[in-house]
Formats: sequence, C-alpha cells, structure tokens
Amino acid sequence: MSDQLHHPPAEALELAAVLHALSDPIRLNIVRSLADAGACNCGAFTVPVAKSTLSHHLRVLREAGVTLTTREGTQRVVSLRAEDLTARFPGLLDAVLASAPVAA
Amino acid sequence: MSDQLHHPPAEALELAAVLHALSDPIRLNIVRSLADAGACNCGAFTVPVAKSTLSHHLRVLREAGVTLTTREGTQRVVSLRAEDLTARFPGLLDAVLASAPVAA
DNA sequence: TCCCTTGTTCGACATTCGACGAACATCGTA
DNA sequence: TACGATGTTCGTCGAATGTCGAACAAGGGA
Repeated sequence: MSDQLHHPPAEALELAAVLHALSDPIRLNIVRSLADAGACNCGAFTVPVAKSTLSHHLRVLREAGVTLTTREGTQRVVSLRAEDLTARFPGLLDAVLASAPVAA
Repeated sequence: MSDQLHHPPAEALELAAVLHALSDPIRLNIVRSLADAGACNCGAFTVPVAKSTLSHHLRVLREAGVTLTTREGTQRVVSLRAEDLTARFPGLLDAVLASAPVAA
C-alpha cells in the first residue's frame, strides 16, 4: 500500500467537494476541533460515532483537501490545510469557522 | 395551500444546510447565475437537467435559505438572499462566489 | 372557452451517504 | 514472539439524494 494517504494537491481542490465535506455536522465539528487544537490524532475527537464512521469522515475531509493526515508511528495526526484552503478559496474557511460555533 | 413558499427566517439559517445546498455543482451554477443576473425566473437557468430536477434544486436552495422565490403571475422569480446570508455567515457567500467561476 | 406556457408534485429508479460491527493491518512494547 | 493500541477496510443496512417522465395546477391569451 501507499504509505502516503491520498491528498489532492492544493491547486486541485474543488469547491463543491470542499463544501460537501463541510456540510456534515460531524465533520464541521471535526474541523472546528482542528482549528482550535491545531492537530489531533484520530482518537482525540469527541464525536458520537463509531471509530469506523469517524475514519470515514476523516477520509472525506482528507480527500476533499480540507485536512492533512500523516502517519506518526501507530497514530495518525490530522491537521487543517488552512493555508491551501485559503489560497484556493480566500475567506471560505474563515467564514465557516466564524459561523460554526457548534451549538450556535 | 400557502400561497407563500416556505422560506426559513434569516436568523434560523443553518450553516450545514447552507453548505449542503451549495455543495452541488448544479446548484452552485444557479447561485452564480443569480449573483450575476440579479434575479431570474426558473426557466432562465441554463442547466442540463429536466425541469422537475431544476425545480427540486431550487427548492433545496430555497429551504436552506439561500434563495428567495416569489410568484410573479405564472412565473417564479428567484433571487439570492445575499443580505440574510451575509448577516448570518459573514464572508461565506462572497468567498463562494469569488471561488466559483464555474469552469475554474 | 380552449389551449399554451410555466412550474410544481408525484412516483420510480439507481446511486450515494452515514452508520455500524467485525476483521484486518501496523506499530510499539512487554 | 506475543500482545495491546490505533486506525483502516469490508460488508451490510436504511435513509437520503439526484434524476427522469408523467400528471397536475395556475395564469394569460387567442
């Protein structure tokens, strides 16, 4: 297997795919956690789903180009691709994060 | 039936719903047309789908609070709720429109 | 009145999505 | 080597989504 997980290059990010990735409450939650905490391993997210489901959501985010996932020993470290996103879609991530105080 | 179509009030717009409404290429196309042309009747959109499908997409946009639809005789006039969206999610619509030059 | 234009609504259908548990792979460590 | 921790992948399920055509509703003219 590729020891590198699939990530789209920065210039290939598609708006519809990014918006779709962000349009799920669970994933929005994950993105907010990442914006707050910087980077997390997969187990650090407090989402009310099974780990296989979490893995699925992280994959959607990763394949849309929203997050970056790297191997760190037996763990995965997930972080926001904030710079790539902002370069491709200026203001989008900021607007989403500003509007997404979860419960609001 | 209600001669008024259902539209969520400005303060009830949900981010995930708005993002989901915008995450479809066809709907993104519609939103861009509206941003350019101001307001259109349903038939004015040049989208490659059947009219029933277009009607469905317009409903999704309307129920997410992205567009406003009013009756105008036998036609419907569809417009962007740009002010409501910007008030609720500052910068979001601008970012989407700036990034959505369709073919880009 | 009859008909045409404009959209909506109603099934039907295939596809996708989100969710789960079970099984598997990988790495670090005892 | 054996085991435990961490995630991924697989198979499955039900619900939602996108699409279409056909039927329907409402207005405006001829």
